[in-house]
Amino acid sequence: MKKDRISINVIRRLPRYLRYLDDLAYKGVSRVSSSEMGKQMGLTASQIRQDFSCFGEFGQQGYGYNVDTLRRHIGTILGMSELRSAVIIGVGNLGRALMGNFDFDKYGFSLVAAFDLAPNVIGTEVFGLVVRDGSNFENFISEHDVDIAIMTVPKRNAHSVAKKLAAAGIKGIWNFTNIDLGISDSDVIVENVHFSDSLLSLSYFLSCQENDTEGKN
Amino acid sequence: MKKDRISINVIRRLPRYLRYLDDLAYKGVSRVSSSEMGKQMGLTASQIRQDFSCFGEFGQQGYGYNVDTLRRHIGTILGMSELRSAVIIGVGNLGRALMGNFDFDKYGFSLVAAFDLAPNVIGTEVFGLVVRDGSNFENFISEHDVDIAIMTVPKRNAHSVAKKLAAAGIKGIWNFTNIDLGISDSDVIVENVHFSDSLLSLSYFLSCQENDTEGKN
DNA sequence: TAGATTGTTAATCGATTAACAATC
DNA sequence: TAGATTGTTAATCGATTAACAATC
Repeated sequence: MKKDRISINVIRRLPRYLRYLDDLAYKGVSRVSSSEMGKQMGLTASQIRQDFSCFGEFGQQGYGYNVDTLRRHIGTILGMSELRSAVIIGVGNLGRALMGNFDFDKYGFSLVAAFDLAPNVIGTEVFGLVVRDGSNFENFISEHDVDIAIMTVPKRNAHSVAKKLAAAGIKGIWNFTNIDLGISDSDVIVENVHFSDSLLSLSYFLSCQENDTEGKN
Repeated sequence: MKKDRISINVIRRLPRYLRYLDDLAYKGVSRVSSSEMGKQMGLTASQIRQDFSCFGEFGQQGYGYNVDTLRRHIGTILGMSELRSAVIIGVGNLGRALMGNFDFDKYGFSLVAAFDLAPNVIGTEVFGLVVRDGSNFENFISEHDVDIAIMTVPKRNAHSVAKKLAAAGIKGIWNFTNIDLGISDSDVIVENVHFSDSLLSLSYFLSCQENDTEGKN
Protein backbone atom coordinates (compact mmCIF):
# COMPACT_ATOMS: atom_id res chain seq x y z
CA MET A 1 0.00 0.00 0.00
CA LYS A 2 1.50 3.28 -1.13
CA LYS A 3 2.25 5.65 1.71
CA ASP A 4 1.77 9.38 1.61
CA ARG A 5 4.65 10.57 3.68
CA ILE A 6 7.86 8.59 3.38
CA SER A 7 10.42 8.77 6.14
CA ILE A 8 13.85 10.14 5.39
CA ASN A 9 15.41 6.88 6.56
CA VAL A 10 13.65 4.98 3.82
CA ILE A 11 14.76 7.47 1.18
CA ARG A 12 18.37 7.28 2.29
CA ARG A 13 18.30 3.51 1.98
CA LEU A 14 16.94 3.49 -1.58
CA PRO A 15 20.20 4.44 -3.33
CA ARG A 16 21.95 1.63 -1.53
CA TYR A 17 19.29 -0.87 -2.61
CA LEU A 18 19.81 0.38 -6.12
CA ARG A 19 23.58 -0.10 -5.98
CA TYR A 20 23.05 -3.60 -4.66
CA LEU A 21 20.57 -4.44 -7.40
CA ASP A 22 22.86 -3.02 -10.07
CA ASP A 23 25.54 -5.28 -8.73
CA LEU A 24 23.24 -8.30 -8.91
CA ALA A 25 22.23 -7.41 -12.44
CA TYR A 26 25.89 -7.07 -13.40
CA LYS A 27 26.49 -10.54 -11.99
CA GLY A 28 23.61 -11.87 -14.05
CA VAL A 29 21.27 -12.53 -11.12
CA SER A 30 17.70 -11.97 -12.25
CA ARG A 31 15.68 -12.59 -9.08
CA VAL A 32 16.19 -12.00 -5.38
CA SER A 33 14.15 -12.40 -2.21
CA SER A 34 13.96 -9.91 0.62
CA SER A 35 15.64 -12.38 2.94
CA GLU A 36 18.56 -12.87 0.55
CA MET A 37 18.95 -9.11 0.17
CA GLY A 38 18.76 -8.68 3.91
CA LYS A 39 21.41 -11.26 4.56
CA GLN A 40 23.80 -9.70 2.10
CA MET A 41 23.14 -6.08 3.01
CA GLY A 42 22.92 -6.52 6.75
CA LEU A 43 19.26 -5.56 7.04
CA THR A 44 16.14 -7.47 8.06
CA ALA A 45 13.92 -8.88 5.35
CA SER A 46 11.02 -7.16 7.10
CA GLN A 47 12.59 -3.76 6.75
CA ILE A 48 13.28 -4.26 3.08
CA ARG A 49 9.71 -5.31 2.37
CA GLN A 50 8.35 -2.44 4.44
CA ASP A 51 10.58 0.01 2.59
CA PHE A 52 9.46 -1.14 -0.83
CA SER A 53 5.82 -1.29 0.19
CA CYS A 54 5.89 2.48 0.75
CA PHE A 55 5.93 2.88 -3.00
CA GLY A 56 3.85 0.01 -4.32
CA GLU A 57 3.96 -3.74 -4.83
CA PHE A 58 7.02 -4.79 -6.76
CA GLY A 59 7.34 -8.43 -5.76
CA GLN A 60 5.55 -11.70 -6.21
CA GLN A 61 4.61 -14.20 -3.52
CA GLY A 62 6.68 -17.34 -3.61
CA TYR A 63 9.14 -15.82 -6.08
CA GLY A 64 10.62 -12.65 -4.67
CA TYR A 65 11.60 -9.64 -6.74
CA ASN A 66 12.71 -9.46 -10.33
CA VAL A 67 16.02 -7.63 -10.18
CA ASP A 68 15.52 -5.56 -13.31
CA THR A 69 11.95 -4.58 -12.51
CA LEU A 70 12.88 -3.56 -9.00
CA ARG A 71 15.87 -1.51 -10.21
CA ARG A 72 13.69 0.33 -12.65
CA HIS A 73 11.08 1.06 -10.00
CA ILE A 74 13.60 2.38 -7.50
CA GLY A 75 15.33 4.40 -10.18
CA THR A 76 12.04 6.01 -11.12
CA ILE A 77 11.16 6.70 -7.48
CA LEU A 78 14.51 8.43 -7.08
CA GLY A 79 13.84 10.58 -10.15
CA MET A 80 16.59 9.06 -12.27
CA SER A 81 14.47 9.17 -15.38
CA GLU A 82 13.76 12.89 -15.13
CA LEU A 83 16.79 14.25 -17.03
CA ARG A 84 17.70 17.31 -15.05
CA SER A 85 20.30 19.93 -15.81
CA ALA A 86 23.21 20.76 -13.54
CA VAL A 87 25.91 23.39 -13.40
CA ILE A 88 29.06 23.25 -11.37
CA ILE A 89 30.24 26.32 -9.50
CA GLY A 90 33.96 26.11 -8.75
CA VAL A 91 36.37 24.23 -10.99
CA GLY A 92 39.08 23.38 -8.48
CA ASN A 93 40.31 19.88 -7.80
CA LEU A 94 37.00 18.79 -6.32
CA GLY A 95 35.02 20.26 -9.18
CA ARG A 96 37.32 18.54 -11.64
CA ALA A 97 37.05 15.26 -9.77
CA LEU A 98 33.28 15.35 -10.20
CA MET A 99 33.43 16.54 -13.80
CA GLY A 100 35.91 13.85 -14.77
CA ASN A 101 34.78 10.86 -12.78
CA PHE A 102 31.19 11.23 -11.75
CA ASP A 103 28.69 9.67 -14.12
CA PHE A 104 26.00 12.35 -14.08
CA ASP A 105 24.12 10.83 -17.01
CA LYS A 106 23.68 7.58 -15.17
CA TYR A 107 21.69 9.38 -12.48
CA GLY A 108 19.58 11.44 -14.82
CA PHE A 109 21.61 14.63 -14.72
CA SER A 110 23.25 16.51 -17.54
CA LEU A 111 26.16 18.78 -16.68
CA VAL A 112 25.58 21.79 -18.91
CA ALA A 113 28.06 24.39 -17.63
CA ALA A 114 30.98 24.99 -15.31
CA PHE A 115 31.90 28.30 -13.68
CA ASP A 116 35.00 29.59 -11.96
CA LEU A 117 36.39 32.95 -10.88
CA ALA A 118 40.08 32.39 -11.66
CA PRO A 119 41.11 34.24 -14.85
CA ASN A 120 43.53 31.49 -15.80
CA VAL A 121 40.76 28.90 -15.58
CA ILE A 122 37.99 30.81 -17.35
CA GLY A 123 37.90 29.88 -21.02
CA THR A 124 39.87 26.67 -20.64
CA GLU A 125 38.29 23.36 -21.51
CA VAL A 126 37.83 20.93 -18.66
CA PHE A 127 36.46 17.47 -19.42
CA GLY A 128 34.60 18.73 -22.45
CA LEU A 129 33.19 21.95 -21.00
CA VAL A 130 34.60 25.44 -21.54
CA VAL A 131 34.74 27.07 -18.11
CA ARG A 132 32.60 30.20 -17.90
CA ASP A 133 33.13 33.37 -15.90
CA GLY A 134 31.84 32.64 -12.42
CA SER A 135 31.09 36.27 -11.63
CA ASN A 136 27.90 35.98 -13.60
CA PHE A 137 26.32 32.58 -13.37
CA GLU A 138 22.89 33.94 -12.45
CA ASN A 139 21.91 34.83 -16.02
CA PHE A 140 22.83 31.42 -17.33
CA ILE A 141 20.85 29.69 -14.60
CA SER A 142 17.67 31.66 -15.03
CA GLU A 143 17.88 31.67 -18.84
CA HIS A 144 18.45 27.95 -19.09
CA ASP A 145 16.19 27.11 -16.18
CA VAL A 146 18.92 25.01 -14.60
CA ASP A 147 17.73 22.47 -12.06
CA ILE A 148 20.66 22.05 -9.69
CA ALA A 149 23.97 23.68 -8.89
CA ILE A 150 26.94 21.79 -7.56
CA MET A 151 28.82 24.00 -5.15
CA THR A 152 32.52 23.22 -5.05
CA VAL A 153 33.69 26.67 -4.08
CA PRO A 154 35.84 27.77 -1.14
CA LYS A 155 34.04 28.13 2.17
CA ARG A 156 34.34 31.91 2.23
CA ASN A 157 32.28 32.26 -0.95
CA ALA A 158 29.63 29.75 0.02
CA HIS A 159 27.01 32.04 1.55
CA SER A 160 27.03 34.59 -1.26
CA VAL A 161 27.04 31.96 -3.98
CA ALA A 162 24.12 30.18 -2.33
CA LYS A 163 22.14 33.38 -2.08
CA LYS A 164 22.74 34.18 -5.75
CA LEU A 165 21.76 30.67 -6.77
CA ALA A 166 18.51 30.90 -4.83
CA ALA A 167 17.74 34.28 -6.34
CA ALA A 168 18.42 32.95 -9.84
CA GLY A 169 15.77 30.29 -9.32
CA ILE A 170 17.84 27.19 -8.83
CA LYS A 171 15.80 24.25 -7.57
CA GLY A 172 18.45 22.30 -5.72
CA ILE A 173 21.99 22.68 -4.47
CA TRP A 174 24.45 19.86 -4.03
CA ASN A 175 26.64 21.47 -1.43
CA PHE A 176 30.25 20.36 -1.01
CA THR A 177 31.34 23.38 1.01
CA ASN A 178 31.81 22.54 4.61
CA ILE A 179 29.15 24.84 5.99
CA ASP A 180 25.39 25.04 6.27
CA LEU A 181 24.30 27.46 3.59
CA GLY A 182 21.77 29.50 5.52
CA ILE A 183 19.10 29.65 2.84
CA SER A 184 16.52 27.62 4.74
CA ASP A 185 14.03 30.44 4.20
CA SER A 186 14.04 29.76 0.44
CA ASP A 187 12.49 26.62 -1.03
CA VAL A 188 15.74 25.49 -2.59
CA ILE A 189 16.50 21.91 -1.66
CA VAL A 190 19.99 21.57 -0.26
CA GLU A 191 21.82 18.28 -0.07
CA ASN A 192 25.04 18.53 1.90
CA VAL A 193 28.20 16.50 1.51
CA HIS A 194 30.05 17.51 4.64
CA PHE A 195 33.43 15.78 4.47
CA SER A 196 34.41 16.84 7.97
CA ASP A 197 31.20 15.52 9.52
CA SER A 198 31.92 12.19 7.92
CA LEU A 199 35.55 12.08 9.08
CA LEU A 200 34.56 13.05 12.61
CA SER A 201 32.07 10.19 12.77
CA LEU A 202 34.84 7.84 11.70
CA SER A 203 37.06 9.41 14.34
CA TYR A 204 34.42 8.80 17.01
CA PHE A 205 34.03 5.14 16.07
CA LEU A 206 37.80 4.70 16.12
CA SER A 207 37.85 6.07 19.66
CA CYS A 208 35.09 3.66 20.68
CA GLN A 209 37.00 0.71 19.36
CA GLU A 210 40.18 1.79 21.12
CA ASN A 211 38.33 1.89 24.42
CA ASP A 212 36.75 -1.50 23.78
CA THR A 213 40.08 -3.08 22.97
CA GLU A 214 41.69 -1.66 26.09
CA GLY A 215 38.96 -3.25 28.15
CA LYS A 216 39.57 -6.64 26.57
CA ASN A 217 43.32 -6.65 27.22
CA MET B 1 23.91 10.96 33.19
CA LYS B 2 26.40 9.32 30.86
CA LYS B 3 24.94 6.66 28.67
CA ASP B 4 26.61 3.41 27.74
CA ARG B 5 25.39 2.92 24.24
CA ILE B 6 24.98 6.03 22.14
CA SER B 7 22.72 5.96 19.13
CA ILE B 8 24.14 6.62 15.70
CA ASN B 9 21.75 9.53 15.26
CA VAL B 10 23.29 11.35 18.18
CA ILE B 11 26.81 10.76 16.86
CA ARG B 12 25.92 12.08 13.43
CA ARG B 13 24.56 15.27 14.96
CA LEU B 14 27.67 16.01 17.00
CA PRO B 15 29.83 17.29 14.13
CA ARG B 16 27.08 19.69 13.19
CA TYR B 17 26.83 20.99 16.75
CA LEU B 18 30.56 21.49 16.62
CA ARG B 19 30.41 23.46 13.40
CA TYR B 20 27.67 25.63 14.85
CA LEU B 21 29.64 26.26 18.03
CA ASP B 22 32.79 27.08 16.05
CA ASP B 23 30.74 29.61 14.17
CA LEU B 24 29.45 31.14 17.40
CA ALA B 25 32.98 31.32 18.81
CA TYR B 26 34.16 32.95 15.61
CA LYS B 27 31.41 35.54 16.01
CA GLY B 28 32.54 36.19 19.59
CA VAL B 29 29.51 34.58 21.24
CA SER B 30 30.58 32.97 24.51
CA ARG B 31 27.36 31.44 25.83
CA VAL B 32 24.33 29.80 24.31
CA SER B 33 21.21 28.06 25.55
CA SER B 34 19.73 24.88 24.15
CA SER B 35 16.64 26.78 23.03
CA GLU B 36 18.71 29.35 21.14
CA MET B 37 20.71 26.56 19.48
CA GLY B 38 17.53 24.75 18.66
CA LYS B 39 15.97 27.77 17.04
CA GLN B 40 18.99 28.44 14.88
CA MET B 41 19.71 24.84 13.94
CA GLY B 42 16.14 23.71 13.44
CA LEU B 43 16.12 21.23 16.31
CA THR B 44 14.20 21.07 19.58
CA ALA B 45 15.92 22.25 22.72
CA SER B 46 14.96 18.95 24.29
CA GLN B 47 16.82 16.96 21.71
CA ILE B 48 19.94 19.05 22.11
CA ARG B 49 19.95 18.62 25.88
CA GLN B 50 19.26 14.91 25.54
CA ASP B 51 22.10 14.56 23.06
CA PHE B 52 24.64 16.28 25.29
CA SER B 53 23.46 14.44 28.37
CA CYS B 54 24.59 11.18 26.79
CA PHE B 55 28.15 12.25 27.48
CA GLY B 56 27.97 14.22 30.71
CA GLU B 57 26.82 17.52 32.14
CA PHE B 58 28.24 20.43 30.20
CA GLY B 59 25.78 23.21 31.03
CA GLN B 60 24.67 25.26 33.95
CA GLN B 61 21.12 25.92 35.10
CA GLY B 62 19.92 29.41 34.42
CA TYR B 63 22.94 30.15 32.24
CA GLY B 64 23.13 27.65 29.41
CA TYR B 65 26.34 26.40 27.87
CA ASN B 66 29.70 28.06 27.63
CA VAL B 67 30.53 27.92 23.93
CA ASP B 68 34.22 27.18 24.35
CA THR B 69 33.75 24.54 27.01
CA LEU B 70 31.08 22.80 24.98
CA ARG B 71 33.21 22.87 21.82
CA ARG B 72 36.11 21.32 23.65
CA HIS B 73 33.91 18.61 25.12
CA ILE B 74 32.35 17.69 21.79
CA GLY B 75 35.74 17.77 20.10
CA THR B 76 37.10 15.36 22.68
CA ILE B 77 34.09 13.06 22.37
CA LEU B 78 34.66 12.93 18.62
CA GLY B 79 38.31 12.03 19.13
CA MET B 80 39.69 15.25 17.69
CA SER B 81 42.44 15.40 20.30
CA GLU B 82 43.79 11.96 19.50
CA LEU B 83 46.24 12.83 16.70
CA ARG B 84 45.83 9.99 14.31
CA SER B 85 47.78 9.22 11.16
CA ALA B 86 46.25 8.95 7.71
CA VAL B 87 47.41 7.91 4.27
CA ILE B 88 45.69 8.62 1.03
CA ILE B 89 45.38 5.92 -1.60
CA GLY B 90 44.82 7.41 -5.04
CA VAL B 91 46.16 10.83 -6.02
CA GLY B 92 43.65 11.77 -8.70
CA ASN B 93 41.58 14.92 -8.67
CA LEU B 94 39.63 13.86 -5.63
CA GLY B 95 42.74 12.85 -3.73
CA ARG B 96 44.32 16.18 -4.60
CA ALA B 97 41.21 18.06 -3.56
CA LEU B 98 41.43 16.51 -0.12
CA MET B 99 45.20 16.92 0.13
CA GLY B 100 45.04 20.57 -0.86
CA ASN B 101 41.89 21.80 0.79
CA PHE B 102 40.93 19.57 3.66
CA ASP B 103 42.26 20.65 7.02
CA PHE B 104 43.22 17.28 8.43
CA ASP B 105 45.12 18.80 11.36
CA LYS B 106 42.02 20.59 12.55
CA TYR B 107 40.28 17.27 13.06
CA GLY B 108 43.20 15.53 14.72
CA PHE B 109 44.56 13.75 11.69
CA SER B 110 48.00 13.95 10.16
CA LEU B 111 48.37 13.02 6.50
CA VAL B 112 51.64 11.10 6.42
CA ALA B 113 51.75 9.57 2.95
CA ALA B 114 50.08 9.46 -0.44
CA PHE B 115 50.09 6.55 -2.86
CA ASP B 116 49.27 6.18 -6.52
CA LEU B 117 49.82 3.64 -9.26
CA ALA B 118 50.48 5.97 -12.23
CA PRO B 119 54.20 6.05 -13.09
CA ASN B 120 54.00 9.72 -14.03
CA VAL B 121 52.53 10.57 -10.63
CA ILE B 122 54.80 8.46 -8.42
CA GLY B 123 57.71 10.55 -7.18
CA THR B 124 56.07 13.89 -7.85
CA GLU B 125 55.35 16.25 -5.00
CA VAL B 126 51.69 17.01 -4.33
CA PHE B 127 50.83 19.54 -1.65
CA GLY B 128 54.01 18.82 0.26
CA LEU B 129 54.01 15.04 0.00
CA VAL B 130 56.06 12.97 -2.44
CA VAL B 131 53.70 10.44 -3.96
CA ARG B 132 54.75 6.85 -3.24
CA ASP B 133 54.36 3.74 -5.34
CA GLY B 134 50.83 2.49 -4.70
CA SER B 135 51.64 -1.10 -5.57
CA ASN B 136 53.13 -1.53 -2.13
CA PHE B 137 51.37 0.51 0.50
CA GLU B 138 50.95 -2.43 2.88
CA ASN B 139 54.51 -2.26 4.24
CA PHE B 140 54.25 1.41 4.98
CA ILE B 141 50.95 0.98 6.78
CA SER B 142 52.04 -1.85 9.01
CA GLU B 143 55.48 -0.38 9.69
CA HIS B 144 54.10 3.05 10.61
CA ASP B 145 51.01 1.69 12.30
CA VAL B 146 48.82 4.00 10.24
CA ASP B 147 45.37 4.62 11.68
CA ILE B 148 43.22 5.36 8.65
CA ALA B 149 43.37 5.17 4.88
CA ILE B 150 41.51 7.50 2.60
CA MET B 151 40.38 5.61 -0.47
CA THR B 152 40.16 7.81 -3.53
CA VAL B 153 40.83 5.12 -6.09
CA PRO B 154 38.78 4.07 -9.11
CA LYS B 155 35.88 1.78 -8.38
CA ARG B 156 37.46 -1.21 -10.07
CA ASN B 157 40.36 -1.23 -7.60
CA ALA B 158 38.27 -0.67 -4.51
CA HIS B 159 37.75 -4.26 -3.37
CA SER B 160 41.36 -5.31 -3.69
CA VAL B 161 42.69 -2.14 -2.07
CA ALA B 162 40.29 -2.54 0.83
CA LYS B 163 41.33 -6.12 1.37
CA LYS B 164 45.01 -5.18 1.38
CA LEU B 165 44.37 -2.32 3.78
CA ALA B 166 42.56 -4.63 6.17
CA ALA B 167 45.34 -7.19 5.96
CA ALA B 168 47.95 -4.51 6.65
CA GLY B 169 46.20 -3.67 9.91
CA ILE B 170 44.50 -0.41 9.07
CA LYS B 171 42.00 0.66 11.72
CA GLY B 172 39.64 2.75 9.64
CA ILE B 173 38.86 3.49 6.02
CA TRP B 174 37.36 6.72 4.75
CA ASN B 175 35.83 5.36 1.58
CA PHE B 176 35.17 7.69 -1.37
CA THR B 177 34.72 4.93 -3.93
CA ASN B 178 31.14 4.50 -4.88
CA ILE B 179 30.76 0.96 -3.64
CA ASP B 180 30.38 -0.94 -0.39
CA LEU B 181 33.80 -2.41 0.30
CA GLY B 182 32.79 -5.89 1.40
CA ILE B 183 35.13 -6.18 4.35
CA SER B 184 32.41 -6.31 6.98
CA ASP B 185 33.98 -9.51 8.31
CA SER B 186 37.07 -7.57 9.42
CA ASP B 187 36.96 -5.14 12.32
CA VAL B 188 38.06 -2.22 10.16
CA ILE B 189 35.71 0.72 10.60
CA VAL B 190 34.48 1.98 7.26
CA GLU B 191 32.97 5.42 6.79
CA ASN B 192 31.48 5.87 3.35
CA VAL B 193 31.13 9.04 1.34
CA HIS B 194 28.84 7.86 -1.42
CA PHE B 195 28.42 10.80 -3.79
CA SER B 196 25.78 9.08 -5.87
CA ASP B 197 23.64 8.19 -2.85
CA SER B 198 23.68 11.83 -1.90
CA LEU B 199 22.77 13.05 -5.38
CA LEU B 200 19.97 10.53 -5.66
CA SER B 201 18.46 11.75 -2.40
CA LEU B 202 18.54 15.27 -3.78
CA SER B 203 16.96 13.96 -6.96
CA TYR B 204 14.17 12.34 -4.96
CA PHE B 205 13.40 15.53 -3.04
CA LEU B 206 13.35 17.49 -6.29
CA SER B 207 10.76 15.08 -7.65
CA CYS B 208 8.67 15.48 -4.50
CA GLN B 209 8.68 19.23 -4.81
CA GLU B 210 7.72 19.08 -8.48
CA ASN B 211 4.70 16.98 -7.59
CA ASP B 212 3.75 19.32 -4.75
CA THR B 213 3.97 22.37 -6.98
CA GLU B 214 1.84 20.74 -9.65
CA GLY B 215 -0.83 20.10 -7.06
CA LYS B 216 -0.86 23.71 -5.95
CA ASN B 217 -1.29 25.15 -9.43
C1' DT C 1 15.14 36.89 45.27
C1' DA C 2 13.08 36.06 40.58
C1' DG C 3 14.01 34.45 36.12
C1' DA C 4 16.22 31.35 33.31
C1' DT C 5 17.73 27.10 31.96
C1' DT C 6 19.63 22.86 32.91
C1' DG C 7 19.47 17.51 33.37
C1' DT C 8 16.26 13.93 33.68
C1' DT C 9 11.96 11.44 33.92
C1' DA C 10 7.74 10.46 31.69
C1' DA C 11 4.84 10.62 27.54
C1' DT C 12 4.49 10.42 22.80
C1' DC C 13 5.61 9.40 18.48
C1' DG C 14 7.71 6.86 14.80
C1' DA C 15 10.55 3.18 13.00
C1' DT C 16 11.82 -1.53 13.04
C1' DT C 17 10.79 -6.23 13.69
C1' DA C 18 7.79 -10.19 14.01
C1' DA C 19 4.01 -12.76 12.55
C1' DC C 20 0.90 -14.48 9.28
C1' DA C 21 -2.80 -14.75 5.86
C1' DA C 22 -2.74 -14.45 0.97
C1' DT C 23 -1.09 -16.36 -3.11
C1' DC C 24 2.25 -17.31 -6.68
C1' DT D 1 -0.14 -29.54 -4.66
C1' DA D 2 3.62 -28.04 -1.39
C1' DG D 3 6.99 -24.63 -0.58
C1' DA D 4 8.32 -20.09 -0.75
C1' DT D 5 7.79 -15.46 -0.21
C1' DT D 6 5.20 -11.49 -0.54
C1' DG D 7 2.47 -7.37 1.48
C1' DT D 8 0.47 -5.94 5.62
C1' DT D 9 -1.08 -5.88 10.33
C1' DA D 10 0.30 -6.06 15.02
C1' DA D 11 3.97 -5.92 18.53
C1' DT D 12 8.11 -4.13 20.01
C1' DC D 13 11.61 -1.20 20.37
C1' DG D 14 13.94 3.16 20.29
C1' DA D 15 14.11 8.08 19.51
C1' DT D 16 12.10 12.47 20.10
C1' DT D 17 9.42 15.64 22.64
C1' DA D 18 7.24 17.46 26.73
C1' DA D 19 7.24 18.47 31.41
C1' DC D 20 9.28 19.75 35.61
C1' DA D 21 12.04 19.67 39.82
C1' DA D 22 16.60 21.30 40.78
C1' DT D 23 19.50 25.11 40.93
C1' DC D 24 22.46 28.67 39.09
